[in-house]
Amino acid sequence: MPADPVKALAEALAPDLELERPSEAAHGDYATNAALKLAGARRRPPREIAQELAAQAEALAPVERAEIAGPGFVNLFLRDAWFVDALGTVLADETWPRSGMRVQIEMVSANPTGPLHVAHGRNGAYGDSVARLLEFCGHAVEREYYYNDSGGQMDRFRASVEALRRGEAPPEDGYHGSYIRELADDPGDPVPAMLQRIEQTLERFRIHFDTWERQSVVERRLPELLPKLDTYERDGALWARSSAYGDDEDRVLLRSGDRSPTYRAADVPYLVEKLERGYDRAIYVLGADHHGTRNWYASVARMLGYDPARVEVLLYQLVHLTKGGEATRMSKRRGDVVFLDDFLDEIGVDAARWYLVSRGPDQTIEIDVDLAAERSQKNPVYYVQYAHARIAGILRNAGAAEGTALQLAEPLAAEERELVKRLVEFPAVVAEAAERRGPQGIPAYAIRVADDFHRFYHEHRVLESEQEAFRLALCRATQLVIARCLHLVGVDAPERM
RNA sequence: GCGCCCGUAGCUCAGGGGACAGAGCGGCGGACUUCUAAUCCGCGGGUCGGAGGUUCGAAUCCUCCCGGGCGCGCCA
Repeated sequence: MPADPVKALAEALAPDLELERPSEAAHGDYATNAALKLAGARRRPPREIAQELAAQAEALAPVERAEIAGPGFVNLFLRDAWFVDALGTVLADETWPRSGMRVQIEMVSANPTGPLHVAHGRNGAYGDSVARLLEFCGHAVEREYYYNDSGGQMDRFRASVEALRRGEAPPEDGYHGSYIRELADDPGDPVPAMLQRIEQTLERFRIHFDTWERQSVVERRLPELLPKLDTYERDGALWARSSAYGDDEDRVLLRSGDRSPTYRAADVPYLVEKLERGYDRAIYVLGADHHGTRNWYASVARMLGYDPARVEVLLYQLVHLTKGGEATRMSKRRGDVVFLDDFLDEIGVDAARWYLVSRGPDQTIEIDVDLAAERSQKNPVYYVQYAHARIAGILRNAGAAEGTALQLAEPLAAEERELVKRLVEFPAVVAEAAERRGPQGIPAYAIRVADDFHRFYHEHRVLESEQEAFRLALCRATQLVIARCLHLVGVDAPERM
């Protein structure tokens, strides 16, 4: 992790001590509750311990004064010199060491029976942002798309296209969207054509897949792997005893009757392939409608002697579409879905990615199709982008003025101190978002950065001010942090708006 | 019935043990001869679904209850 001046200050005070930003300015630049936490173990009054901590703090060079407050908080007020140094660490733009894990993240993975819809967009926006976070933290990440190129769904899909080519209506249980007509107009297998359209949509959505894997390919190793599993026969089918390995229930691998493999069966060779390819971590991004199988993958790993901790399932809640307040059921076969491409036409890639990643994965997303375009005009993404563009404007006007010389001409203003404190949070915010697989922390933070910047901008002139050198540096650092945040959620950082 | 997720301002949502609970949108009222007003400032608005428990301290952790979403296929 890059240098964190707050953490450095905390460690200088005491090991494992944590500093946080009080919500109120009167409580100082940073505060610690360490005295309250230690009081129990040391069997001493918290305010007594706080006294000692405050004395230690005041001995540190960056600390102007330390105050004891409430039940035993220690509030620290820092000197300008600390802010200058802190800004320096932001501008240094240190990155995480490239010594992390090899990670594979499998996401979207919609079967190519039709265009991607908005729900797939959520999967992609979430998964890709997690991937970007992990990359930023020094891990080597590969994105993979897995799809079923055989089986009942695909048969019905092909049959629907074939029917149109013969001039007939698609079968009752087939696919009826207008895209079926378009696919029918071109000769050949519609599956690769559909897949190509999906990839185009994903690239447009700024998600690039490194690899594409097919069920029919991974299935070939099934005969070799089946004997290695803990299985039993029941009702004429072959079952995996997965419940003994952490799964919620046992799963059918080979159907009764024709003994054909289930989708679950294909998971086995697919997982083995992932682990054999050498990924330290195989991440599955699944919608909440698949939560019943969240323990299945790790149970297979355990059954085969792999470390189940190498398997990780990320669940996100579903996207509900409403139209004028009424629920509209998404069904690809009926064709009444909101396609991701239409959604992007309507509100743009930036607003769409920001919107879909801003909600935490555990939160159901409701999109009113009628209001989406109108609401997107008020998307906070523009607020953040505007801050970036405003800075770009200042830097254009600054011309040759370097603004990297960090010297103060006058005492720092409150807005400058607040902005610096916000900027130095960045490494910790990223680390936490990555750790928690919670990319929604990034847009939330970016709004705060933009907020602090706009306020600073409104109060203080940058160019031709006494403090120009420091303020230019502050602008550069802010622009850098905002650009990093936007990149982490797949949004452009515009130079002009 | 069982399992997972959710319930915070009028609306959409942040918040993952700390100080009087936050933002955006919406409402009301202000601020552009100055680096971009897609901005800023002020006002109003909340029994954090309910009840217990743990803790010096709970929106946050635990238990139960109520309400909503999604699952519980030899579909994928």
